[in-house]
Amino acid sequence: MMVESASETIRSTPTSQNGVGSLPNQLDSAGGRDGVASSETNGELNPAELLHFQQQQALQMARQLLLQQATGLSSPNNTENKQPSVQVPVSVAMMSPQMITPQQMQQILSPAQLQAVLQQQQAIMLQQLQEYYKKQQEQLHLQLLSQQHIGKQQSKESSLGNKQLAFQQQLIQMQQLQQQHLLNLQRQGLVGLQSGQGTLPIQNLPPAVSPSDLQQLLKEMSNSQEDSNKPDTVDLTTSITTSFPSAKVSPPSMLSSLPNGQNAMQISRRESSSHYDICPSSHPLYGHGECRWPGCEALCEDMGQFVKHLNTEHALDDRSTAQCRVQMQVVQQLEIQLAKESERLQAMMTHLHMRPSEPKPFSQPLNLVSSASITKMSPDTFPDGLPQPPTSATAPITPLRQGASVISSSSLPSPGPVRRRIVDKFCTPISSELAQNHEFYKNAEVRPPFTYASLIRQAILDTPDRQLTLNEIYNWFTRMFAYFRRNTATWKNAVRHNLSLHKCFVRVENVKGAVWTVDELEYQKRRPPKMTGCTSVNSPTISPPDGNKVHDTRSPTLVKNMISGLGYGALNASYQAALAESSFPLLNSPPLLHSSGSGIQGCHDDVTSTGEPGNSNGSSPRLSPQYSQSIHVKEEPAEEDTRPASLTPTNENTNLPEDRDLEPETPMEDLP
DNA sequence: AACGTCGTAAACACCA
DNA sequence: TTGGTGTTTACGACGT
Repeated sequence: MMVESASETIRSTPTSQNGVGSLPNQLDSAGGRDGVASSETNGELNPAELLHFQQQQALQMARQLLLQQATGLSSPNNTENKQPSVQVPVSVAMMSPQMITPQQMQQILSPAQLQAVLQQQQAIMLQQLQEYYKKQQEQLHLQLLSQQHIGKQQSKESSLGNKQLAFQQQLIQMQQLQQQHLLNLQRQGLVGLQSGQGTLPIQNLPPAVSPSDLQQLLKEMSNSQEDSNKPDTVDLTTSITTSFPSAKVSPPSMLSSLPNGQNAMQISRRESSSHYDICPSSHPLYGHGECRWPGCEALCEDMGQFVKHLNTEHALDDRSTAQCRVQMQVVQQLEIQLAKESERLQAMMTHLHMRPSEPKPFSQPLNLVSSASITKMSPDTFPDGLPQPPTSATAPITPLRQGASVISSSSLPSPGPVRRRIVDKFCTPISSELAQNHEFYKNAEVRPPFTYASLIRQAILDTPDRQLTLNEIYNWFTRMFAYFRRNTATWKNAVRHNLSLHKCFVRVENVKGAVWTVDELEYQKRRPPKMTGCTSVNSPTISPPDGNKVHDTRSPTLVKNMISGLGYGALNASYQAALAESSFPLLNSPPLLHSSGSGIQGCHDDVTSTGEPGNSNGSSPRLSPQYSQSIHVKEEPAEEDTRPASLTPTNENTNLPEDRDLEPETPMEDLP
């Protein structure tokens, strides 16, 4: 699936505005994609054109690289289409481990085959990567040089600015790409096992552009555009969000803020062992009954069994050593990434006139930054649009904004059944969260951190008529979220279950069949009346789409908590305004400007129309005439109908309907 | 510990 | 008979 996403973006979908797909667009804006050489090559290329042409070349290389890796993976149903070549499943497993688990792969191939093929594949990929990055680096230097000259001669500053932007993004993206590939390979736990077979030890793969170089370049380019292409998240199923590294999640080695892997590794090992010694019931490599050794998913019922497994399967040998080195690299990359993201966060907060965050997360042992400490952070530490950090050790990547990587977390092998936790949906209004990360969710197979009810409601409100058939709801899910393009039976069942279960969803029959609408008041009501502080709540542990055992699924609380618990009165006006701005339209808002394609934007557009005190009385949603023939009301408490209209949410406050109804609004729950 | 929420699974009924 | 739709119950995980 990730590959599918990648190929989509490679093809430069019109809507693609981030990740890989952003480059073509940006380059297009800088002068047209393929026409550069042909239309302007009558004479000699001027420096700017040369630059652009080089960019195109680089881009093309990136495309080819990804396409090569995506070979045979364009179909989303790869798992069903067994390819005759063994390389295909291997590739699938490498790129989208959730589609073919290591176990499945092992079933297909014998261990020997598996090993050989993996190594072969990785050797090829690494070589490609290395060559590619080297070339990129050379090109970048060339471009940099030429740009410095161009800068003096070029009169069209704006044009150059655009090119610089594209160039910078290309640069960043290249590094991102590199990191992603590194991580992808590393997480396989099989990279660089034996250098003798042509496999390049991962640690020998020099960064095409070192972080310092990158920073330097960025400075030199003096760009205002803040790395829109930069990965917003580190792609790790095991989890951290780069902006909010959470504690439990963080690998022990995150203790080291320095990018020197050695220290990290040492600390990591020390930490691990000491931790294990002190607390025999837990182990960094053991969780949820499984071995968390990279690439290992062995089930271990208890610690004893795990220790036994650890000693037998992961003893000190070449393989384990290599995997250790790989993990070291992973940590190193993460630390670099973390440093950058933290810096950015700092800058963001400073820019937003917020209280500077506490000492850099990595300046202290991250595992001490518990959810509790996060909880203590003032609400303004989590401005709208910034989901709270996941607190679980299996937190998913969390897109912070639209520029998130298109490479999904699912593209990485998970140490076990995918058990991801999702940040709470209520910390960020679904509309704004979706709006910001629309492309991310669309392309990355990451489960959206919203409840089904929220999503269903969003889907329905997303349409001009505020009503959808079940099938249309399905379509919305699949259209908006890559995650829901698989495992359809499960989530469709959940959708139906939610539709039936929640009173806020009203089924309306019409001639053609039935449509579902949202009873906004009911939706508001269903929010639990009492909320405490904005704690970082572990949200659902998601069972993998491939149908592994359910673990938990919850998308708890919170913007509401955030506001009510910590006192939304303390929020400054602008923040409240921002919250209001990003809220959903209310029930009675007339349909405005809904773009059927990606109607998320429509939500914001509806802000001005939200509010008439519902002349609807809870059970009579505003319906289009053609649909108001029959309404099947679910078990309808009398209080709803008798509730005074004056208590219905009004515009100002209830512009925050989405999951963050303020406490003052809850009295409706207390009505006799 | 009790309770509520949420996601998942599953059984069942109805209907085209 | 089959598949889609809708309802309901049960269960586990998690937070309050």
